[in-house]
Amino acid sequence: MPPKPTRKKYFKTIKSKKILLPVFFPDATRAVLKTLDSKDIESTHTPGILVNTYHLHNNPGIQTIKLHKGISNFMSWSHGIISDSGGFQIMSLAKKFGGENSVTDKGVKFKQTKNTDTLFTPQKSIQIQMSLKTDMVVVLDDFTTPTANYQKAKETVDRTILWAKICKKEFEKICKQQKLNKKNRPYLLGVVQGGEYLDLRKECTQKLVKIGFDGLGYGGWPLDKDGQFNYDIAKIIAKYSPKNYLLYGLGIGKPDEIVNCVDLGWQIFDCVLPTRDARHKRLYVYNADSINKINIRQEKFYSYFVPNKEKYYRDTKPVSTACDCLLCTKYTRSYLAHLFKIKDMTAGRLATIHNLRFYSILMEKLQNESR
RNA sequence: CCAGCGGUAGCAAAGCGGUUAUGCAAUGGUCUGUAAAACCAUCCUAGGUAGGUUCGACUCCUACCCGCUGGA
Repeated sequence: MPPKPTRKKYFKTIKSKKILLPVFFPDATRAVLKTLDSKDIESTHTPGILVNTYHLHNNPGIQTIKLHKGISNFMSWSHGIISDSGGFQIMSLAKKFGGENSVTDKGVKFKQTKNTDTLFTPQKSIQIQMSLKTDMVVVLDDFTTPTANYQKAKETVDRTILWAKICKKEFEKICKQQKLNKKNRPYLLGVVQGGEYLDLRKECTQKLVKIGFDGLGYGGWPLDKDGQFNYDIAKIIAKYSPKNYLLYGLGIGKPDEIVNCVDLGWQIFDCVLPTRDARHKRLYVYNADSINKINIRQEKFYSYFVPNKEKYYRDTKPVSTACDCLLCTKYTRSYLAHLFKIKDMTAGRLATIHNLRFYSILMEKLQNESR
C-alpha cells in the first residue's frame, strides 16, 4: 500500500507567513468583524478573516482601500485575509430581488444599490480582490440556489466554469503586471457548483482542475431542506481534487460539521455562525470542565448557552470553564445576561470574542490531531 | 367634606354594547462564502368591588372602595 497522500499543512500569506491548517476564518464582510476591532480579534487567537469583494466595492469603494495599499492596512489586520468574490451575493441579493435574469454570462446586475448601472463581472471581482491584496482570491461563481432543479444547477455549473476561465486569465494578467511571482502572489480558488447533483459536482470539479487553481471551494448551499449537511458533495469534490490543492468549505459551518469535513480532507472554513450567533445571544460552550479535557470526538462535544433566561440573571459562574477568553476569565453569566438585557453593545463584543475563541480552540484541537 | 380625572394581564398602555389591541417582561425556537446586535412562535379566566339596564357589559347607569389633582 502506498502511503496515504497528505494535503497541505500550511496556508501561506502573501507576506510569506505560515498559518497552520486546518483554519477557521470568521467573516469580516465589510472589513470589520462586527463589534470587534483587530486587537480583539487577535485576542481570540483567530489566524485570519474573510472580507467581501462586493460589499467593499460598494463601501468604502476600492479607491479608499488603494489609499491604504490594501485591506490589511485599512483595518490594521496583519494576519491572514481571504476575499470572497461576491458570488454569494448573487444568491442572497441579486437573484432574490432581481430574479434569475439579473445574472447573465457577462456578469451580475445588483438591484437596490448605488451601483445599479454597472455590471459586476468576473474580471471586476478579480481586479478588486487584487487591489484588496488578500492572501486568497476567489473566482466569481454563479450561485446555485437551494431549490435549483437539475437544469438550473447545470446552467450555474456552465457559467461558473466560464467565469472561472475568465477569472484565471485576469488573475494571471494582473500578476504579470504587478510582477508577482509564485511566492508573493495570493492563492487562487476555484469554486465548485452543481447543487445537490453529484454528477454535476464531479464534472465541475474536474473542469476546474483542468483550468488549474491552488484550491477548490465547496460552493452553493451545503444544507438540504431539512438543514442536514451534505457530506456526499464534500467527499466527491475532495475525491477529484489533486492532493496539493487547498480545500475550502465556503460558509461552513457548525463545529461538528467542520470536524467531519476536516476528516474528509477539508482545511479552510469560514462562517457567520459564531459571530452572528453571538449577537443573537447564542454562545458555544464545550461540554468539558477545562480546555485540556475537551474531547471533540465525543458525540455531543458542545452545547449552547443562551443568556437571556431569568435563571441566569443571578448566575455567578463563568460562561465556560473550558475557555480562556476575556468573557470567561473576567465576567459572570449574570453580567453577560445583564448586558444583553439592557441591550448594551458590550454584550455583543464579549459574546463574539467568546464564540471566536471557541472556534479557534476547535481548530487547535484539530491541528494537534494531525501532528 | 365637595368637585374633576382615573383604576384594564407581572409592568406599561389603547379602542370598543357582540368579533386578536399593542409594547415590555417571561417562555420556546431559528440563524451556515452576513440586507440579520435580527427574526418567528407562545403568554394562562385582563377589566377596583357590588348591583342594575340589555338577548349580550371592560364599554351605559347607580352606590361604594382606592389613587391623583384642585377647593372648603
